[in-house]
Amino acid sequence: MNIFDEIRGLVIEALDALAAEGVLPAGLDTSNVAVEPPRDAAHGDMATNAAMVLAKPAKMKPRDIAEQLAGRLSSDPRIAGVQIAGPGFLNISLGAEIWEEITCAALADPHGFGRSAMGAGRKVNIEYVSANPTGPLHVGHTRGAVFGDALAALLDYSGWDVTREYYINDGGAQVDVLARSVYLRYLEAHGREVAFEDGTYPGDYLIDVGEALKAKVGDAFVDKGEQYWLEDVRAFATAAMMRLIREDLAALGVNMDNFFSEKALYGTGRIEEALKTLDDDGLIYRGTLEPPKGKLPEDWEPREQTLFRSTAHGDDVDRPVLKSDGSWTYFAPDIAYHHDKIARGFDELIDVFGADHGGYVKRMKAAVSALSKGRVPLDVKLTQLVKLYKNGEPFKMSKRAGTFVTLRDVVEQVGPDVTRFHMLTRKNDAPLDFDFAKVTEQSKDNPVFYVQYAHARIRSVLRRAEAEGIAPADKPQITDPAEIDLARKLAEWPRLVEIAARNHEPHRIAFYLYDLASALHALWNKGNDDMSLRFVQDGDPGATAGKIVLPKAVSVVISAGLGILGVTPVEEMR
RNA sequence: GCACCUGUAGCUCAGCUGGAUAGAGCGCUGCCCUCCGAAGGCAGAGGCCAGAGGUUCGAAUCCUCUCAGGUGCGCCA
Repeated sequence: MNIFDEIRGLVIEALDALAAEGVLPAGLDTSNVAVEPPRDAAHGDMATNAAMVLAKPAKMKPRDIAEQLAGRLSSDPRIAGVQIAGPGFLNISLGAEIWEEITCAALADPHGFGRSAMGAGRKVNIEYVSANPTGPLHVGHTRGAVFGDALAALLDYSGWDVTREYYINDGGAQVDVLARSVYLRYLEAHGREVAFEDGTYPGDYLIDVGEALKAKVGDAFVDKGEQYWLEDVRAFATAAMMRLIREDLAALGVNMDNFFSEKALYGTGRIEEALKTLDDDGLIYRGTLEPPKGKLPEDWEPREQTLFRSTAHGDDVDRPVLKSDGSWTYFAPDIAYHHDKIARGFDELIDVFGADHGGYVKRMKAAVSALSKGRVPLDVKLTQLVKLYKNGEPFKMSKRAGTFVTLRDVVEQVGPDVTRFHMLTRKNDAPLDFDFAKVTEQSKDNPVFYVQYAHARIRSVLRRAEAEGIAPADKPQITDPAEIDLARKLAEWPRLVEIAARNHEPHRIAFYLYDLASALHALWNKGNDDMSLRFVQDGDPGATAGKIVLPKAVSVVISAGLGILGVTPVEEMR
């Protein structure tokens, strides 16, 4: 139950009635009429800009419209008062019983409160992580994983039919490098001295893979040319890496619905098919690209290539799909991959990339636009860098020095819940500080703790009430301004979820939960000064039953919100 | 040179399809525990929202330009 939508409905009804009476012109566009929580609580419970938005098209003064509208609205039984303020705002006060109504609605349907039908069952594919299968996931991947997973849960909660997907880049040169690196470890396992040159992966995590390869094939590949073993070792190594990556993701609580292999596209004609779709629209041609302006690459020479006319769909330059040796560029199979997503019937696509792939966004959007003839929107979300700290000191990562921090390191040190919540306390496109000490600190400057603490406090109260045989009443008691503040925040939840889902911004959930927790803590502390505001009223089971309804509803919303973020609410702090 | 992201309090950051006096945490100042968990709360100080134009009844938000930081820029993925 989204109270803002309901009141907006009343406003629109009133506007229609005024139009029917001839007070307003007929056929006004009311799509910009908004009903929002006011910045200042002194302005009532909600505010609408209707009079100001409609003033120009109606050729009337805002205050005249406002007065007419106010007259209409104030006759509604749910509305306690309407005031005209400022340039033409309508400040609406609701009857006190509305908060009890909303609180009851949350408790009556804990699973449904905040869920919406805005997705209308549309199929959305969210591609995230998609790290190269050449090693364990690191912190950067962790942020993408958490973001993508929370976004998926958010859209699922908001009525979309969500598929979580991982694109395995197992078709390019980097998996050959992996194979050669594993081969070196394999030789090591056979007691050979090997040297890891530039262009190989020296990581220890490949030692086991080399051993495993030895166990599987014995010495069959020793002293053999690459042509005898490369393909087999590559398949063996990528499979091992993907097992590793799946375990990493599982440790973080991320479970994909689908893993899509790039390599599986090769030799099936699907890349050719995707490119033919573009070619049929005249979007593939042979041509020569201009060199980038400014600094000219040293080895630049004009070269004719097979190009995708991505500029026809908003890109800055056309993009090559074939290398000069005739093999595909990375872009070509990715076009085919997105072609496949479209063919699978997705109505919307979302790609989550690291910020270093920002240059790839326009061409990918162009490809999807061209392949779907503009039908399927693609939103690309970039996740910025994670800056690591240990006790306030920057923690420098270096793959070469072996000091790079893996997803597993992070999860093992601070746990999946803290990792996930903290990764969502920033917008995806803002850099994020992650301090191993601070994120586990139990104080109010740690939002993870702060929200969990609010939940634990409520559970503590409910346990106590339950121990005394007191169940929440049917009719909650929400009368004090402090209680109403909390209920008002609670009532914002469905609206907040919609905004977050519409903008693909799960971090809003985290910030909301912080605010909700803050309102809870504030009321709790008022109970210290004013005994009548305590949830548990000693010696008065009837009053307690009425008082615990609101906090219970708050705990329901905190659970739901944390659920979207993939964080488990705690029953008590330890 | 071009594209994308970022620029909001001393620090780290929120800010909804443009709305009223721009918010939070940290830090600083002063308060609140005989009382459901003070692991918390209340109050105060602190802002030319990078800068300049423009659109609008109204701009941190939209447009243009400038400045600063980050990322990327034809056969890497």
